[in-house]
Amino acid sequence: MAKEKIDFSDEKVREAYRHTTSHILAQAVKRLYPEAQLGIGPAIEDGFYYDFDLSHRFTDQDLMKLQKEIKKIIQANYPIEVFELPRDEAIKYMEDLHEDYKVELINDLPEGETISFYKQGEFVDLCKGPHMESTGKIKAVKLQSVAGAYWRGSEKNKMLQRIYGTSFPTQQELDEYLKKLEEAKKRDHRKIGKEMDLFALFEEGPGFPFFLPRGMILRNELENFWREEHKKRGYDEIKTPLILNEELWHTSGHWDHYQDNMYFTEIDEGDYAVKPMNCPGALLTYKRKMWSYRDMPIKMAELGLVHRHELSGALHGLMRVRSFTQDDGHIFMLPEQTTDEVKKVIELVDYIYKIFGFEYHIELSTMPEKAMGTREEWDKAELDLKAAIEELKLPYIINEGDGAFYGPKLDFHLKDSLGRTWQCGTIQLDFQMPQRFDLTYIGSDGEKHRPVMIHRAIFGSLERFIGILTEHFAGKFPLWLAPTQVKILTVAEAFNEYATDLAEKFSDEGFRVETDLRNEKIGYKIREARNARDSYIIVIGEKEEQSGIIPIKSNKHGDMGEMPVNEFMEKIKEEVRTKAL
RNA sequence: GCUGGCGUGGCUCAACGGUAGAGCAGCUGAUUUGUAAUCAGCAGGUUGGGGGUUCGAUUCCCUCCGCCAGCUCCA
Repeated sequence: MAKEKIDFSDEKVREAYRHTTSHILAQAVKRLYPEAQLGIGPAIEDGFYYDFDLSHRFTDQDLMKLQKEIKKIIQANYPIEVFELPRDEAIKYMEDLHEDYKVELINDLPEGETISFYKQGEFVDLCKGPHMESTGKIKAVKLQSVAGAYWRGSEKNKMLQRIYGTSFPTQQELDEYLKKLEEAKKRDHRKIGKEMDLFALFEEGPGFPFFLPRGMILRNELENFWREEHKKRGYDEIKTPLILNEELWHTSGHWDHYQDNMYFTEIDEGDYAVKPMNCPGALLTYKRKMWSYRDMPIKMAELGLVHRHELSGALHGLMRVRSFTQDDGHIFMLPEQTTDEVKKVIELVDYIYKIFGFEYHIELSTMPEKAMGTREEWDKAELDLKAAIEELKLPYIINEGDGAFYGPKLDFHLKDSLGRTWQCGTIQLDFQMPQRFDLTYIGSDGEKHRPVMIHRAIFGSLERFIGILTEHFAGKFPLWLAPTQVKILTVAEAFNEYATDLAEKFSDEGFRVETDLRNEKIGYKIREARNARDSYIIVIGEKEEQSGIIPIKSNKHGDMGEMPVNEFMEKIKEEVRTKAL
């Protein structure tokens, strides 16, 4: 029999392959734990999962046993056959098997349709397919982990046990994938942040990150860059207080819609709240005086520190914290300016992300359950956002019901080292706050009118953005961001004076330079400088002192040969100026 | 918050019912060195907090806190 090749680059094939693997896992579980009830078991981006309701808790050893059983099922090479039943019979069939979750799923399917099942050996599962033609088609399987997951994704439902796994057409591809995962873990910003001494989290403040001196260098560079770009585009920077009275949060709607995530405090027997968002401060800033239609759009930028009570289990390094600085911006404008202004922000996001070499995807998030305002207002806002993004011809996906409580939004998502995506940039359209705060401007007709408002962030939060940056570059930041740009090492103490003078030269030219004059072997100093991910390493000995020519080692490009000091300085000046990657 | 796992000196880990041990980092001294770890010595821990079982707990149990994975949520 000719061995047919599985085309794993085809997403459909990959999905069928992983989906079939998940059925095999379910079959193995049913063999070892017949009392287990089946949830759902789809293919996901890099593998698959299957949910089970079972009082026995799966352990790592259980996963090994299941893996063995999976092997048996593959070796048996059961043909996978599809058959259909009318809805009533399908329900009865699953009831007889005591598959309560499957019964619930069928009940939710439209009436009048026949229900398809897939059968392999003794195992049958409700499924719309497609699948591989037999279990023997699956070659390399790895069960990776077990975790809890709510039935149908709702915390109101029972928590099931979810087994994650992946599969590939060859053992080699599986091994490569697992190796890639291991490599990715080395880029984890929590690990690199510790190694490079950039930031820290302590038990004394779960979710409240500390920025250390070297991390502050990076952060300040980002902020400087951000300020420059916003000034160019007509934003005025403001700073609003962390704590404002409770009344304000009633007006803004946060008290009704966001209370669970807020911290409260008391001052002189008055009730106050710590801001979870910057917008009310910006709104007060707007309201301090009268505006004319000629002033529009008014763009206020704020690096605003906000505090949000996130669930303890959701905290994750710098990616999800309880206090963070949003690179916020609030744009007040005439209704007819909306699409244009949204487009400008999208272009700014794209411009800035490209500087870091990020790829991203955009989501349009629509009206949530807990929302202010009417359906009509939301429809209008959603249409405005759509118009902007479609005029720019950018691809996007729709994230139903995930908007902010005051308006729909366009979200920009970036990937971390393990491929998990994090929302960073956001553009939110808001018809609600201007009403609630009774914002007005005087139109050309001399009458008062209501402005429209955009809330937007580019980085999203400095913290999350720095986390993503760290993983993206594995700590080897572009020169303009690197905490240590030049590290000068001496071969022996005799050259310390020359090295110190050289360092001063770099420092005078505005570079972040450090020397290592310790009485250590050169190999040891190089090793430390490399581990610290210093951008450029220069070794100074007799030859260098005599010639004025220095050998350059880059953390990104390796050994770069020798060049005169001035030439090297010009080169890296240019590298900083262009923000080269 | 939920499910499961984990918590030993600054870091990475060992010991596992008989009152903790290594490497790295740190400090001191020697070495003055040419491209990823020079040698020696010293110091550092009431084993996350509290409670219980036991003659005895880092080890077993309970509880709280924190961390990790996932769910939920979100910048």
